[in-house]
Amino acid sequence: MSSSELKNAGLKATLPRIKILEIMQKNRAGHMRAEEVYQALRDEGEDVGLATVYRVLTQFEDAGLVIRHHFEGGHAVFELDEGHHHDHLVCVKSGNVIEFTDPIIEERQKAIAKEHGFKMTDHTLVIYGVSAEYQKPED
Amino acid sequence: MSSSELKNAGLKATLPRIKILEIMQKNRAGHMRAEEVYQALRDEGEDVGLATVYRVLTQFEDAGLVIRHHFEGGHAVFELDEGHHHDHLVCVKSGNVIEFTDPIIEERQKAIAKEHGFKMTDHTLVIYGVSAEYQKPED
DNA sequence: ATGTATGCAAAACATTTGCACCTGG
DNA sequence: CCAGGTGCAAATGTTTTGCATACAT
Repeated sequence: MSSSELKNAGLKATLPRIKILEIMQKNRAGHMRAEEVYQALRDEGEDVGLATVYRVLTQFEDAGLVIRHHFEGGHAVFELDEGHHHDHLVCVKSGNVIEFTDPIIEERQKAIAKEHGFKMTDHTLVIYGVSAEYQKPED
Repeated sequence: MSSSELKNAGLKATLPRIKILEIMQKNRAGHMRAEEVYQALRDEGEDVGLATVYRVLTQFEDAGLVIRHHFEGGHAVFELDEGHHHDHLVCVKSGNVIEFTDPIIEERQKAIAKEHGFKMTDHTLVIYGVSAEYQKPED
């Protein structure tokens, strides 16, 4: 249940937090913007302010429950942190996203951070391309 | 000279464009925010508006002269496009950026795209971390 | 109870745009 | 000269914050 996950994370189990966590869990596949989470709440008839959505998502991020990504477009997107890091393969035609991890790349990233004296906190790798079904011969 | 580079790119060689290009070339090492470019102009006594800096940087991006990155922090940074791809190591404390390329990672990315039937068009890898000089012992 | 969380509105940023004026070719 | 470029200010879009009220423990 969501409320115990929240308490585990050191957060009081308030209604907005429970609802927002549930929405993130329901939308496990997608990366949501704060505004989209807010809309999803309203669609469920919940009266939660946008400011609260931002506050809660930030708390979730601090608690390690979600990851905030800064893709292009001047806004952040959030996804549930399911514990295992992954990278993204994005189809520029369809917008489809495939997740993957590659042990060799992970290894090299660690080595590179170390070489430069960095204590790595995070890393993101996005490969943009055209997926098989969208490759038209005439393109 | 900057003005011929601009004409090559199909842009009229106006004073703001020339100055902004020169600033980007002088700061070849760094990734600059629009605000920083604007400050650099003012430091040189040039009377260029911030809106123009944004407009010119966007034109430069369209013309392939600069690359716009969306790292953390809710703002974009721009760097000269020198034609060769590279990845980034970003210090989350200072905002410093180090560029690198790793042949093994490049190779793996190609392989992964291929495995998934993707025709790769682009890729970005950012490693976030704390650089040596910002690592406090007690942390 | 009581300290924390929330909602609302306003503020704070980053970026874009409308419009009258200026400038490069 | 004249289309396109620029400066300024106002508009936009996103995220944060101040403050009085509501809520979880």
